[in-house]
Amino acid sequence: MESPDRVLDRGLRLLAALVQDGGRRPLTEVAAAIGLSRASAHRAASMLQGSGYLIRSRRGYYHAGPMLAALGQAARAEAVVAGIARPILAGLARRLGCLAHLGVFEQDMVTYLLKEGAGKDVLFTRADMQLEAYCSGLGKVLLAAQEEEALAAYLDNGPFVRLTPHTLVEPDDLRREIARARDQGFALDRFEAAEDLFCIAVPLRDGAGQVFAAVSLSFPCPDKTPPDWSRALESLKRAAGQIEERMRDYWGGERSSGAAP
Amino acid sequence: MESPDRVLDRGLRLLAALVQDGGRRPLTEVAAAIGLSRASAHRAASMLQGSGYLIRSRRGYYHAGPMLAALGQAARAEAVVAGIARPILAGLARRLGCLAHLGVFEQDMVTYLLKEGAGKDVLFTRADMQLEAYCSGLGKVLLAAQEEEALAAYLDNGPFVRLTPHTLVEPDDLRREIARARDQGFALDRFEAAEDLFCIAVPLRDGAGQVFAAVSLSFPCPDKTPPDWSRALESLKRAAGQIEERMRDYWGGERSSGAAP
DNA sequence: AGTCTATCTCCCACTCTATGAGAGATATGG
DNA sequence: CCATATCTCTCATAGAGTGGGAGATAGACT
Repeated sequence: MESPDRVLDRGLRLLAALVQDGGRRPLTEVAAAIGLSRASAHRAASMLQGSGYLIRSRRGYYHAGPMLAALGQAARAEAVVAGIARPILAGLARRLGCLAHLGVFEQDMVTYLLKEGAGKDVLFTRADMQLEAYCSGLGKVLLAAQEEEALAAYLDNGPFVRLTPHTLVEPDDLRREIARARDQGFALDRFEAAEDLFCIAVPLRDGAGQVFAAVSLSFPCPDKTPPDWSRALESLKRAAGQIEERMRDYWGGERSSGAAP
Repeated sequence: MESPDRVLDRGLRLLAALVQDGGRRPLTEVAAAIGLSRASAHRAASMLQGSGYLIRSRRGYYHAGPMLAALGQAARAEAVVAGIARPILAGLARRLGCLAHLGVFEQDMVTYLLKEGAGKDVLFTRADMQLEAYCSGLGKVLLAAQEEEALAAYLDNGPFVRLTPHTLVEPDDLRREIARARDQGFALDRFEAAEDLFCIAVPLRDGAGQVFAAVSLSFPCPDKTPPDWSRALESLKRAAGQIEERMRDYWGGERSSGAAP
């Protein structure tokens, strides 16, 4: 294997070598190290520079260019998982007739990266929005994944603002709820953020088992009665597993959950 | 122009198109949009996937891969400027017989990215170290570039720890010193961090004129007498200009400080 | 579970592109 | 200002990439 498009391969290898070298060695040396003739290396480097993948400081010395910085932004785990999860959550939301969210934990807040499902505007949330963590299913699942120390610091901010009669505002109540979420592997939002909104959430784990995001399903309940969420939870867990599975390649392929040195 | 290595060019264009699309459109569509035949697109995509630049979720849907994330790290402005500045500061330090530093402002602290010059171990600093900002030339130059609001918040942490008899520990004194640095365009450290160390520092500005880092020269003074720093300052300013000049390509090439459309 | 659509793989002859060595132009640094 | 090493340019040859089409297959929808 590894046969077709040798030019592309060589170009990418040169790019990686130059960038990871950090501009210490000149092009000639780096090129020789990966078995490229000088002329070919120069042609490739010029192309890479013209496309913005490299910049040149002195003669022979190249550094990572703005295009790599831009693509690097799109290659962050949050951006990638959003792209991967979008169709999965959209299908799930459509099938169950509810709203699906994907969010990450940032600075004690939940940042919503994705909002999929029919009637996207019936709910106050939107993509790229930040919301408090204590009153949503996503927030509680993400809080449950925090270090004990960080969680304690967060709870010290309480008592929290009461949004509905069901909102958990006392740190002790919230701590108990979060502990339960940690044990169960999922969290509920029983009308705690809005009076007519019921919500279930599960975490997403990376290759090392670390929680890096969470997904949730929100059910509008005009009659303020909890829906039957047991089947929906199974579907949500299956979707989460699918997302994790498809993120596997992203987490390096090497370091999985194995314990070998 | 735009002729050689068409495979590389096409591969890079496909990579950028797929990544920036965020995995919304399938490979076939994206390939057609940039004028690539299906077979060629598949070959290129397989190569990019094999090298870690792309990952595939479903059939036909590609996302940014781990290699892009890794190279994106190396493409951050701080990493690039360190690579570009290294030889320049090394030469300057060697010629003047002093130590040169490059640092950025992070969370009210100065992070040292570079330490060049003879006798690297005579000083306590090292690369990737974090130091307080109030007592160094770098720190004062970087503080001078902060928003008034952020600066006020920082000064509220004072009075600061007195490291030498010359250390400015009172917020008011420090505020005056930082205002002077802002006006002059450089800052001094008159034995404020160590009793036998004199230091000059100037900021580095990006394409929009924003300060994103700073460079400094440190002179060991066993006799505790200020050296003649006027000529050194000129050299340092020239070096800073050179670094800024060589970073120009990085800042997009388009938006410079010019006013013409 | 079954069906269907669209992606992917494979194939092969043609075309044209990349290759690499050498000599000369030109920066960069001392 | 000179020296060193990078870059550009040229060219003949090899051989690699191209793309159209047909068949395999995975993934989505019912």
